[in-house]
Amino acid sequence: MKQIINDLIAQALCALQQASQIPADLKIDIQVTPAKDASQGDFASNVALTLARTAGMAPRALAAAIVERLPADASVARVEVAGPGFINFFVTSGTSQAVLQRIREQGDRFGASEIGLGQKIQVEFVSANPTGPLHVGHGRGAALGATIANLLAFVGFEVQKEYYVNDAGRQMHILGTSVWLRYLELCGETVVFPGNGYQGDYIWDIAATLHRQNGERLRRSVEQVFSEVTADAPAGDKEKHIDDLIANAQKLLGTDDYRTVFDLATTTLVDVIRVDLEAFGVVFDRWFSERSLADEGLIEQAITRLQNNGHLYREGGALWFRSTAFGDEKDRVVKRDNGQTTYFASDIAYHMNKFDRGFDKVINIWGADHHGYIARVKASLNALGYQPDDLEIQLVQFANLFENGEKVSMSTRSGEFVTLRQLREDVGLDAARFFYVMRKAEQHMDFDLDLAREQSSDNPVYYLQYAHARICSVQRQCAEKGIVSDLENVQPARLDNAHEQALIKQLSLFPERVEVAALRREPHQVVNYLRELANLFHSWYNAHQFIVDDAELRDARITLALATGQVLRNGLGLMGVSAPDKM
RNA sequence: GCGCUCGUAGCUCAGAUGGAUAGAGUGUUGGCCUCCGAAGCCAAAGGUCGUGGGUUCGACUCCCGCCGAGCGCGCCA
Repeated sequence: MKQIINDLIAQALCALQQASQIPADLKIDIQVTPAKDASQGDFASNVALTLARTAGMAPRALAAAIVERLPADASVARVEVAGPGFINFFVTSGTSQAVLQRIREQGDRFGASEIGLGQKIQVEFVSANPTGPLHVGHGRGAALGATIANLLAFVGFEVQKEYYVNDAGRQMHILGTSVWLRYLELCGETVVFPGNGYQGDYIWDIAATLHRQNGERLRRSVEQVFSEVTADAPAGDKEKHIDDLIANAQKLLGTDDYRTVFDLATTTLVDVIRVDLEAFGVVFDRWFSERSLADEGLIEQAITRLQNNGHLYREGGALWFRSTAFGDEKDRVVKRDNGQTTYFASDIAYHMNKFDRGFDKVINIWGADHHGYIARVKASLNALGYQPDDLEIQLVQFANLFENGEKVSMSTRSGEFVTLRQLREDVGLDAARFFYVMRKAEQHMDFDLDLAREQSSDNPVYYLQYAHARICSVQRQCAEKGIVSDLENVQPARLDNAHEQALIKQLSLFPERVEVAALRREPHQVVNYLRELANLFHSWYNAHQFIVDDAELRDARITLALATGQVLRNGLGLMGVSAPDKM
């Protein structure tokens, strides 16, 4: 419908140009938006206002001229010039009611489109270090990423969801060593656990597995393990302390056995994370290992390419990438003076690999604390000859958890945090998913645990689910009363009151809102849309009886109710929230 | 100090590319169930859009300064 109006205006402007009433070289940009108020019709355009200056006409006069030249169209009932020069379009009721038939035909696919057809897009999200179970801080990225991926797939993109597993690097060595120390304790050694080690209970679980699988084979004496180790804080240096312990572990266990411990810790935690995410309704297409980048020589390959392109230089024994040449605020080290490549080097190789896999667009969903990396990663893509704009970083602000009106504080290292699993078991999957995507990603968000937990009208997710359950209930009522509806030959013209008109219009706007939400990566748009939809439905429900004696009217109303239920299902489905038949 | 993300009703938040009277939920106040689910509906009250300038027919939106919040500024990952 929007497109039709757009075309009509374009034709009118064209006619005006031919009549030389407006300049022929006028740059035309037509905007048509759904009207915000029924008194302003169904759609409105501000062309007359935007064009007024360059056309050299007063906005209202231009609007009138456009309206005069507007070709007739069966779907447009009436056109008005209003306010400072808006053109309001009133659509014929038959036209808007056609959406009911479309919803019936398309069902679960209503709202889907093909605007992304033929384009491969990757969404990488969560990608938390596998050093512990996911906590509530990861939940927002998980919910947003999954919903954005659903939206993109719904509008036709070929979407791949990826999790980047940071299975290399110091944090993982700390993890492995933490497990081994707990294992030694299980063997009967008395260990003073490092303050910087991972202290969560899950470390004990992995250590127990290690003990079960290897017996005492990996046991070493505490004297050996702690020999020549820098003292721990507060007297010593907690960083050096843990690094020394790692070095001793590698020396005492040897390459293969150290790897056994390390790999057990990693794979166990990746499994824990995967299971947690699946229970959260988030399934990844690929788990990409950071270690594989080095194993397959991709890091060296990336560095070589940068070198060949003349973007590297050596200074102080290290190899630097001149990222400042591409807008970064300082140059970055890719290979340290000890020969080890940096995390950033892995990142370069990883992103190079992403684009080499043929994605037209790559979306990274990052926590806001990583914003400092945007410039350097884009700089590296630039230097490698890729289009940096094809990488899109969606930052997600932290969600503060509130309980009893107080902020819940957390720390991964100390093992004091609310896990994603606990949250889900506490407030339920639907409320958890819904709350995370309710606000736009850039907005700092307060997650009210008490509210999410509440099974009452205060909880916004129930408002939508209740509307759906009510619709299903109407169906049940019909069945109980033995009413059989003829939905093939409904008379939508019978839906003529203001509530019904408003509801029908809202239903017709769903595809557009989905499109906007997908293209702008803004799931909260769907939430807001569904809230409006549910509100219109509830109002209608309260004002009118559906199951009436007049069969024709009854069928028409049931058709509208079912269409509303369908759209609620489709919208909630995109967010991974269920649409219950009863509650 | 520099950079990023923000600042909208008592509280939690919507308001894309500048457009009509700045909206919702919650809370407060007052109404609505002999009727398909009251986890609902209707109404009222509630705002110098952090602040001071600027750009123009028009600014919550764009530009500059200031105030406040969160987060970043390693040869860590």
